[in-house]
Amino acid sequence: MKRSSVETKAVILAAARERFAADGYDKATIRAIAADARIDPAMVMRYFGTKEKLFAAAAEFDLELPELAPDEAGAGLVRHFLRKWEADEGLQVLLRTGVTNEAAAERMRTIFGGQVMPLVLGLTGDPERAPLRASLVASQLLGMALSRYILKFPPMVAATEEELITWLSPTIQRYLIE
Amino acid sequence: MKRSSVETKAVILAAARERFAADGYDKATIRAIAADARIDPAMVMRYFGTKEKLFAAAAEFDLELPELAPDEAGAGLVRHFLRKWEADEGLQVLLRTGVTNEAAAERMRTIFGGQVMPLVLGLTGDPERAPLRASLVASQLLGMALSRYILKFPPMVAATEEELITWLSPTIQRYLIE
DNA sequence: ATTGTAGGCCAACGCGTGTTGACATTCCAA
DNA sequence: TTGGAATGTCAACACGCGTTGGCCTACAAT
Repeated sequence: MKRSSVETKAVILAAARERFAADGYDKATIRAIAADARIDPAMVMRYFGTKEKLFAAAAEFDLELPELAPDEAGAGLVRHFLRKWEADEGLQVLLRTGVTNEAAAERMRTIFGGQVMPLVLGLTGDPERAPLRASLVASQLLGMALSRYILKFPPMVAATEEELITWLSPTIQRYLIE
Repeated sequence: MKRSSVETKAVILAAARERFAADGYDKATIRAIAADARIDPAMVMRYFGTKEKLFAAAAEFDLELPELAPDEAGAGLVRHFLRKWEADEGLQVLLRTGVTNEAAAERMRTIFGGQVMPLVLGLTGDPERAPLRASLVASQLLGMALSRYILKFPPMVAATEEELITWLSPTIQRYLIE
């Protein structure tokens, strides 16, 4: 059977995102990704050139932060982050890989520095401490993702979205504004 | 030259802890560890049997939580965790590896579940939600370590111990008790 | 019907890995 | 002095990896 070029490329990319998200960069082998896509490993190279380039394509990601009213920014941000994590494998790909891979860590820094900081700047009249505030927000959001989705602490896994929002909102709100 | 058996074993273990802490399980090769210890790779196998067993020895870790007065528990816990992280490579070994390795993740769960939960139980009159409280504490502490020591967000790296304690204490205090 | 081309497969390469067994060296005890 | 553990080295193994180049195979235009 034969598929169109763009179709195949999309299938490979989808398989790559899944594998990178589940296993991280090193354990997600080209051969495994190719098997998932029901295709020869050589095709992956044909379409993406290199494992690193494939990863770069799979790790494409945008937080897409919405506009947030100042008094609901904490709750809104936690909710958005939770949903984004579950809907888009990109964040998981980056976190699983960024821990042992400097290039992925740099992407993380760029994403959170470049996207959360403006949010803080728009909400607080405290431009001097905005970078630290943004990092604190990132630390709590990433810590939650780490313990819920990666390390799978049972109480964090069992918690509902609303519970997590209730607990974390005041924290995020304080880091953002107070 | 010749060393005593226990001496050599200790040198290997120290090198292993450094490498596992810096690179994670997969990238820390037996050959690299052996080179650091100025010894043949075969010696590592002789003394530890297997890379997995060597890792198990290198990942030996105890949080050693102190007694904490209820009204200073948040600040005390943040301070203790920061110092523990910098003094003992065990936590870094576990975090770097736990993200892509189920066995290390399980160790993390055991350590935080088994050591933070009793602390919460001793501080709060809320046994029902103690597991969730402990996990929330873990999420913020690990999130801090992640962004400061692993992903190296510049503002988190630049922050002093006291600054971090000031910002994080209210969060931890609330997760613990309020 | 022929041919050109895009999509796909296969076998192999060089490399680094964990691991192993045979061999060398040092040291202590008899 | 000699023998035998204890300590250490060396070369090789089997394996899985990313990557490559040559070879099919189907389809569309001529």
